[in-house]
Amino acid sequence: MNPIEHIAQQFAAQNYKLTSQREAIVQVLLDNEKDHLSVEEVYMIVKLSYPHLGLATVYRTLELLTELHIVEKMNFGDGVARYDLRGDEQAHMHHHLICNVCGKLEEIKDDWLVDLESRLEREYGFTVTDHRLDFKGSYNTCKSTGCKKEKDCKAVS
Amino acid sequence: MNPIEHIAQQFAAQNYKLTSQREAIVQVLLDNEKDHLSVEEVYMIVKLSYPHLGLATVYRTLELLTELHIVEKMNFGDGVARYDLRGDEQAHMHHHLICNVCGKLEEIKDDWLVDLESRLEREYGFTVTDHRLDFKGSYNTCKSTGCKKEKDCKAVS
DNA sequence: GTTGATGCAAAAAGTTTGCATATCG
DNA sequence: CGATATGCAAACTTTTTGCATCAAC
Repeated sequence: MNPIEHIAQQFAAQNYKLTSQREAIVQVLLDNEKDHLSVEEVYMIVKLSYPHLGLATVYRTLELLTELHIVEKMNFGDGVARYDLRGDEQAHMHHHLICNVCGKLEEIKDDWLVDLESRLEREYGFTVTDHRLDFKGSYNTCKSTGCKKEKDCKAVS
Repeated sequence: MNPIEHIAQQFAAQNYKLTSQREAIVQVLLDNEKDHLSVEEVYMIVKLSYPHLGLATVYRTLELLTELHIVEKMNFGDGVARYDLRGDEQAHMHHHLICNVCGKLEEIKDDWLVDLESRLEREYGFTVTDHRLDFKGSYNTCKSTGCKKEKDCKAVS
């Protein structure tokens, strides 16, 4: 089953209508899976293929997708909400590397926190349902080349 | 040297004036060190002792304190920026536990990430300067007592 | 005394909401 | 057909900014 069909099923299961607008928005997210798009960015992109679509619909759809746990709403401190598609069981495999030099935001698809979470359970009586782990710093390649922008960056993609 | 003197020194070192407004704002942060106050909350509290102070000054002061790395600006997804005093060398000893049941936000003063950071250095060529680690979940005591608000919560303080 | 900080109000930016119309199931 | 989603515009919230006045060094 392809991703859009899978999401369509999740909509249907909760009695939400899969309108053409919602489908177009989900498609934008799938096409830009590696980015963390803001509402405004999703709006700009989806308008290319669906010029009539309104901004409020983007807000409402992204809110709905968040409720359904299809996307995750995040805030990286730039004043806008950003959305990240959650792969199927990847909720917990999802850390970020943010480069101070080039601005690149890399995702790490791995779960490095299982040990810490059992420690929380043991020592704090706290059961983890979700987590967030971001690292800020710099790629050594960025420091040596002095790249200023992501597109010049030689760091691993 | 007490905290406020230490901060005064950091201001002086960077040629920033320590006005009475700024001092009042810093004092509020010190008095509420365990909370993560929003701008509006700081404003309400500081107005009690300094009624004439303007909201823009709170915004400007907190921005300045962030630049000086005296506080850390964070966003927990409730739509407002929140500020957390950084103890001296505690930048890295600073994780959060957020309870889904009672809403409590606990700080963990410990650094659980040293191993992961050396792994990033090795495997990704990435040098970490800062990080953020939040866990969402629930205290087992909250689940069993069914407390709804922080003040009813029996979880460890 | 100079330079930078404050207060106020206005504006900007991001997000939410009300309502008439249109669409999916 | 009925319930729900959309588009538009207005409202709301949070944050930023311009400018005259004031205060710290």
